[in-house]
Amino acid sequence: MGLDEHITGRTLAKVEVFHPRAIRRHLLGAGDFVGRLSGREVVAMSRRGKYLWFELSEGLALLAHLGMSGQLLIQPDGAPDEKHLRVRFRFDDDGPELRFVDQRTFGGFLIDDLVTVDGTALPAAVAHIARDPMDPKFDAAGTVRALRRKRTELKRALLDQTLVSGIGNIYADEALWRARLHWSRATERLSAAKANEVLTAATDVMREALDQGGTSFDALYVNVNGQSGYFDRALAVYGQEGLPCGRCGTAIRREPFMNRSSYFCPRCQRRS
DNA sequence: TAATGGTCCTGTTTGC
DNA sequence: TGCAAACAGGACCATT
Repeated sequence: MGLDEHITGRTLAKVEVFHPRAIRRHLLGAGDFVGRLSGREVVAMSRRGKYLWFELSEGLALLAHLGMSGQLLIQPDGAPDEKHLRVRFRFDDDGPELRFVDQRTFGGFLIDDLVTVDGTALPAAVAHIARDPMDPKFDAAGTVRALRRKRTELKRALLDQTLVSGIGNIYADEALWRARLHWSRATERLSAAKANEVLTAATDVMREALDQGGTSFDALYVNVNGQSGYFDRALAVYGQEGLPCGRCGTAIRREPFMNRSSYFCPRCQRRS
């Protein structure tokens, strides 16, 4: 059972904020945050890219982003507090509580108005976020065109959440490897066919990760590190520096990229 | 120590 | 020449 089935239809009661950074994007502060949630029913749950939100009554939403280490956990009443417990949500049925646990405090919540963009209701704060490839209304051809209109490095474009959402550093490296493209390839020099190929590869990677429980959307499949078994077993290049490429055997390389890393096969993914 | 990653913010560059 | 949009890169965090 996922988060949706655990939460939808229940009414929030006491909410406790243990770390201010967890609600730093809720500008009205902790008092307003907990006050507006108490007594409200969660009527639906939605997701776009790396954001998820609980739809509340009266056109409001509780918007969440997990950052890089955040977890949403369903825990029985009275279970010991986690070391990095940031927010606790209790419900009026005294059933299991929802907990936000986040070591690095990059994640957090805000209460926001729902607005309608292109026929879809979503929190105003994520109105600029593009549809992700799992979205039934995702426009693959339009995304290929938009990608090729950009004038930047390919990986930067893949990470641009206003172009296509849901792709992060790990999935980008995996998609680039599958499409045999170097991360620094200029977007304006990319054929429509290759642009489509790398986007399709990113979609495949995300879908496979979902199938293997590799996302934080399902609270029950996140381990203590916010990771899943998928990360360790199925990655072709990410974190594999020095190991042989699964296609050609060449040692995987790591290069600095935006204060982090890009992993790639120097033979399969030639810098052009 | 330096590395980790998603987003926000700021400063720079580009294009009309 | 002036302006807006696009782009690049650093800051933010805790932990190992």
